[in-house]
Parts: sequence; C-alpha cells; structure tokens
Amino acid sequence: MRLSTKGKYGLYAMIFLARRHGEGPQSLKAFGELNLPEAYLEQLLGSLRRAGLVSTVRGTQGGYLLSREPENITVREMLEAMEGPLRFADCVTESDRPPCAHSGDCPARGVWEYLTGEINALLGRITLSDILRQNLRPIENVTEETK
Amino acid sequence: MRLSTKGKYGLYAMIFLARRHGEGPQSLKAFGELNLPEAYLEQLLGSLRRAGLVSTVRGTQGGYLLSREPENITVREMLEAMEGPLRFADCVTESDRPPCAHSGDCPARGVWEYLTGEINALLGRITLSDILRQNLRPIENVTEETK
DNA sequence: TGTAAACCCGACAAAAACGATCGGGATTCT
DNA sequence: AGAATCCCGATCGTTTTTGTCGGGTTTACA
Repeated sequence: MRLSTKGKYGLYAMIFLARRHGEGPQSLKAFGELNLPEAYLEQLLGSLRRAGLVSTVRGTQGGYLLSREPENITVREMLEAMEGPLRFADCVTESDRPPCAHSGDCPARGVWEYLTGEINALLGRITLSDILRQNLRPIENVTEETK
Repeated sequence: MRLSTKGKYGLYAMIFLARRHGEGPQSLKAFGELNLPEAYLEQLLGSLRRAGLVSTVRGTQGGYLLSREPENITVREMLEAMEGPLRFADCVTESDRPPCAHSGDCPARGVWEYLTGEINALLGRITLSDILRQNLRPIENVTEETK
C-alpha cells in the first residue's frame, strides 16, 4: 500500500499555495522551488482545479490559488482529487467479478468497508491549516477494554 | 490509493485458512473454491509463509496452515506480508531524493508520519478472528471538541 | 493592437508495477 | 517407486505511473 507521486506532489503543491494564501495567483514558475517536474505539476494542478480545490487566473500575471480557505480543505479531498477514491476492493464501491466463492457472505467485505470508512474519516479530519500548524492529534485509542 | 490483488487474495487465503483452522494442512487445490488463479495463489502463500504467518507441510497430504492462532494474526501483518510496509512518502521510512525544497522543515513530513502511524495502528487492531466474527468496532471518534 | 506571460489540453512514450503463467526441482507419504 | 504436494526462478503481457512535448487560448500591458 503506497501513495503515488501524484498524491505526494499534489499535497506539496497545496501546501505551497496555502503558505502563499492571500498573496494572489502563483504562477507555475513560482512552484519551481518545490523542485518538481514542471510540466507534470501543471497536469496535477489541472486535476486539483477540476476537483474545485484550486482556481486559476489565465493570462499574464495569472496563476493558481486556493479556491477555499485552508481550514476547509481536507487531505482526503486532495488525495481523492489526485488518485481517485480510496478502494480496497472493487466489490465495496462497484460491481466486481465474483469476489470470492462465498459471494453471499464474503467475510472480507466487512473489512474493506470498515477500513474504507475509518481511513476516509481519518483523512477527512486533517485540513490544510492543520498541516501548516502541524496540528495532528493522535486519535484517542480503542475506546475501552474488549474484555 | 488502492490495494492490489495481492493484498486482497492474501487476505482471502488467510480467512480460508482461519475457517479450516485445526483441520490440518490445506492443499493448494483445497483453495480452489476461492476461484483464484492457482499458480498465482501459490506465490502469494509463499510470501505469507516467509512472513511467518502460515506454515507448510510438504509431500503427500501436505498443505498450508496458520502458524498462529487467528486472534494473534492482524490485518496489518497480512497486508505487510503481501505488499510491503505502508509508505506514503519514502522520506518517512528511508532516504529520498530531496523531498521538497524546504527540506529542513518539510511540513508534509509530519502528515506522512501521522497517517502512517494511525493507519498502521488501525490495521494492527484487526485480527483474523475479528474478521470471522465480524467484530469491527468503529473508533470512538475525535476525543473532544477542538474548541 | 501586438506581444509576451501565463494557463490549457491532448497525444505520446519510457519505465515500473501488476498479475499472472510455466517448467522443473525438492519432499514426503504410502 | 510413484504420486501428491510444495518450492522457486524465469518469463511475459498488460496496466499504471510518471512524465514530455507541441500547440492552442486567454489576458495584462505597453
């Protein structure tokens, strides 16, 4: 289980924009200090724009900027914009080839649903401004003894 | 972010073994009812064996069996055996090419570490026997108001 | 009004990862 | 000895990833 560079670069770009938030559009060249392949980054910013997370201004003096306040943009949205929704098994979100022979009562399905839900919730709790402020609280762990 | 079929098939295989736990070694053919490509599954069971999660008996009447009790085998171990450790960015676990130009104070690094820790903890809490019993409790969410 | 600075977009391509398949070797039960 | 098994490395086609490229469009500004 890994994150592709798409998700990684995308988050870097969003952090960059969050830091410059309020300073007007940032041109692609301004992202240069991130040391990412420029033409590739341009593509990724396109995905972020189509997902509604960044806005663009075209023409001279144009560039990219956050389309919302940093406290209203979550890691989940960013990663989903770059990599599509989290999916452990297709049978959870879409139709699959017979997932396993116990089709009806596939015991793994519950696991995929549980994990998908928990991880999406986790990612959805972290905002861009949390990242800038390094405000990452560990979850108060397992609620009580299983006994 | 997705899970490859390796992780998926691997978990299916482990669930299969857990259900037959105590019934002696299960031959590759016995897994047939899972409808997975047999030769591929054989490879995957090799990984699970090398990770210490299953044991094998060779020769006639041989096969695969869990090398521990189902309550002592976690989803994290299984997925790590099949797909390697969870990694969001290489800079968290290993050396990376300059991660981003703000090398020293890369604000994304904290995110990767946080996510890696939380998700590993989540995966580590689910055991094979939890899966059989469908015992998947949602985490008691964010501890208290952020205020 | 012209031109340069930007973003926009689709096509293409190399490289890596994925999802297997295959053939033969090593064990072990009977 | 022979059959049932697991073991292992090589190979291979497909898909995904990670880019590159070329040309088009928009717009500020002189």
